[in-house]
Amino acid sequence: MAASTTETKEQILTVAERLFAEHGFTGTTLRNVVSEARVNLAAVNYHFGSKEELFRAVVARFARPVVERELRLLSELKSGSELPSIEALLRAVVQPSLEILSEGEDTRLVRAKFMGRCRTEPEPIQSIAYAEFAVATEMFLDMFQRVLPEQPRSQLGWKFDLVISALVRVLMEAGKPYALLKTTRPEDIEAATQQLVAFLSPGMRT
Amino acid sequence: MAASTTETKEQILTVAERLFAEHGFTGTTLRNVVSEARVNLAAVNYHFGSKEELFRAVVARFARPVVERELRLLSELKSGSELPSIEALLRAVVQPSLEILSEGEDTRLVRAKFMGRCRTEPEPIQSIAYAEFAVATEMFLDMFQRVLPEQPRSQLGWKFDLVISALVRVLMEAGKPYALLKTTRPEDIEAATQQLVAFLSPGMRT
DNA sequence: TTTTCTGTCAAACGTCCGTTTTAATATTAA
DNA sequence: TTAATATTAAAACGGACGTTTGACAGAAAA
Repeated sequence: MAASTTETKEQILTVAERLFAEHGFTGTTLRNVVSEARVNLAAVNYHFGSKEELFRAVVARFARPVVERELRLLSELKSGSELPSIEALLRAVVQPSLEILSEGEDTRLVRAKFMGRCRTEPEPIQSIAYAEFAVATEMFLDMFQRVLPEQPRSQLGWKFDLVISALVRVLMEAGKPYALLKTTRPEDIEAATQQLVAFLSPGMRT
Repeated sequence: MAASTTETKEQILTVAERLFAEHGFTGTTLRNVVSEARVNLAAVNYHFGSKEELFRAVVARFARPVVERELRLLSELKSGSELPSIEALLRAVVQPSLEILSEGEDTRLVRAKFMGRCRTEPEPIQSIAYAEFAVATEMFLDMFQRVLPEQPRSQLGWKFDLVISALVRVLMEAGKPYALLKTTRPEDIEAATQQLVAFLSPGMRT
């Protein structure tokens, strides 16, 4: 046998992402993962070391591109001659996460759900995902502070937290009949982005 | 021994509520519960039947009073001569949940966290809590539809979902240093209620 | 070829899980 | 006091968990 190393690892990562998304960390067993991935049980510990490190690997694989895109959008906003609008800033927060939905074929809804799940896992699992986004979060908060200097930092703190909370909820509910995001067609994603930004921006401004 | 029946049951419910809140359903073991509650392992299955039915009992104990209060506030709004404002309606949604924080002594933050946890548990656990609130949710949605007749029902649907999402987030973060709700003093709760309503209402109106 | 390294596999490790059983004990009612 | 019932207690049930082991096969290097 001995299929290429990356093939087995990717297979495990993909299945684990879906099961973690659906059943959470403690609700997912390595035996379920390897059974669906059609690899041997020992392969997980061989390639990743432990269940928790497998989770870290799943988080890293999907979070890195999102954070990268967030920071790129943010630096574009910064390089402009004038301060961005609340709407533009919120769009930079929301768009990268929603756009991952237009990527894979059948994996996209899983991605969204996994990201949502990360934020609601009990500690210490939650911190693993939090750490990946911490830098971007802080930079966005700094930018909001510049755009809304009259609001105290603490207030912007909980408001931004609620913004992320709404984004995560949209991701987790994506695909359900009454959700904001019903399909993954690019025009639906764009429409949902606009509606979400419109829903959140007046509250940020208050 | 043989302490009064209700004493043992209440003891189990209280400890279980905290552990479920902190570690989720699958992350909580009955052995942890009975150890902290200082009762025998078999007592759980004797009094409640199973782990899942214990969870149901915890949900029912805290959800019933909240729903009752929600419906009372809602019927007060309905009995008025004119349609309520968005702010008044949102307050009726948010207030009962936030007010449970002013009840117990050390149990209040646990209550809040448990309610938040319920909403983020993987299925089929999530449905248990959802069922307790389903009737009130539907009635609130009907009322929003009457106040905002120009918005399609589907739009009100996801907006209301995001409102609950924000409420739950506030409850789960309560007590943390940068949270909206830092203490459980009545005046802090009232202030947080006002700020949350102010943050959400313009988005509902759009 | 021989050797070395990498990856796979079946099997087993010890531990903890939810639940059940069996016996003893306290409470209640006759 | 006695019989019936309700509750506690200790122990064990079978099963599932994450992890480790050691034998084995293919590829790469010598």
